[in-house]
Amino acid sequence: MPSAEVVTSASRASVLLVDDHALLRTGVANIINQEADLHVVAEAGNGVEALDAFDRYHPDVTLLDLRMPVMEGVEVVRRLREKDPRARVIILTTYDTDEEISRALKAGAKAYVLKDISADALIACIRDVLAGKTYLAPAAAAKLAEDVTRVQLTPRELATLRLLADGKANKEIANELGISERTVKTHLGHLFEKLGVTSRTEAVKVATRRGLVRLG
Amino acid sequence: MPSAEVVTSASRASVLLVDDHALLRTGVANIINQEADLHVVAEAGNGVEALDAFDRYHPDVTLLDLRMPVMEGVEVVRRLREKDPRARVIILTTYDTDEEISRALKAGAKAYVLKDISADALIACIRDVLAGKTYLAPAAAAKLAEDVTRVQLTPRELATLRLLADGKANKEIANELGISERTVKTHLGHLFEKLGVTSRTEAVKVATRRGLVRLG
DNA sequence: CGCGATCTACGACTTTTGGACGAGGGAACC
DNA sequence: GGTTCCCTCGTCCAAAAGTCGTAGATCGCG
Repeated sequence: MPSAEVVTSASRASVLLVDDHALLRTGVANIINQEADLHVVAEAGNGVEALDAFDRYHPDVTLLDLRMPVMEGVEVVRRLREKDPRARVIILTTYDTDEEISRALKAGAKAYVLKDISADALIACIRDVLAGKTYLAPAAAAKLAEDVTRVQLTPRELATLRLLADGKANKEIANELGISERTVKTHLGHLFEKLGVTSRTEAVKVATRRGLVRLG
Repeated sequence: MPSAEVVTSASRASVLLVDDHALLRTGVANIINQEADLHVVAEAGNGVEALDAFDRYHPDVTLLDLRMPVMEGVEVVRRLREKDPRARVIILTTYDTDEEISRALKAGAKAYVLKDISADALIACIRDVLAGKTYLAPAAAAKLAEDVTRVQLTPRELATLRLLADGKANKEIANELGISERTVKTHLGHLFEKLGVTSRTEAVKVATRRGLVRLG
């Protein structure tokens, strides 16, 4: 099999660093730039900046946090892959809900690592991805294993769930969705069954834990 | 990676770094160690390790994340100040709910900064604290200003709220607290009034947003 | 020692919620 | 054509949730 030619003529693979925490960007940039074969070409603090930077620098690999202002990480992954299907994206984040991991990988991310990773392991992960491999943090892999049993919500159920998590009553949900209160109850019933709960408050808790919705 | 060798202890202020993300620790340690007058004497990944490290190294300043496994940050602050009332603690975290800021400062933290701070600003903050000053991130200061209007929950109300956020029904809450269901309703009523809501699900949302409880 | 706040508790009432039956139309897939 | 899934709606009912008013005990504070 032909070895992937990742290293450019400049001899250092370029990295784009995207995270809304300046402190972490600086810290990780230091770590990466200490490696002879890697260097950070640009940093971005949100998704829009990330897309701009990608256009400008065409990095060999992009390190991306999922939770950011302005544009969500998964959406950024999708757009990056649209711009260039060969774009290699490593998700570097704090959270490991099965939902987010699954969505990020489906969007085309090559790796998913948590911020509790060691510097050495991160470097190894970057090199793996540059070599065409993929990498999953053990915790992420475990979560993903649950993917088979993962609840699959229908669009209506998800819409209902979101409004529910926002504290809305059935009547309000019915109004906002333009359906009868009875139908809301149907969706809620299915929702409860899929989440394994019996009350709305419990549903919010479980859904939040699984990353199906976010409060606040 | 302990890096406490080489330098003379007298000329550099010692820093203890506490965060559950190894990557961030390494990154921040790099940043700090580049300064001539600062050096990281130890790192810790949770509260218990932090207390151990403090005993061993008596750092001049402790950088502390609030949300950690094993022991919560606020509790760590309290214990550090018990060990040594002169302990200087800087909260370095992602979240800025009024509750957490207020509790951390009351526990004796000298500064509260968010992880979106720049490396330079962080260094400046550390030097300020070493000089006996305090420092509040603008966002944190703004949140704290709301402190006056902040809701003050009674112990029973808080206990009720926690069980509520866990998805418990009134009957279950009554059992767990050893009171009648009717009294639970009384507490809930007060809770709703203080939070400005009319239903339990909404209460969970608002309480979560304000940092009064945490889901998951 | 009053005063206020807190925690506890009760009855009665209305609204909301959740479950249990059911049931039809539409889109997709084999 | 049949099957399956999704969305929709209806009623009846029991349980839970939420809203009234009232009140005794305790504790800290001025």
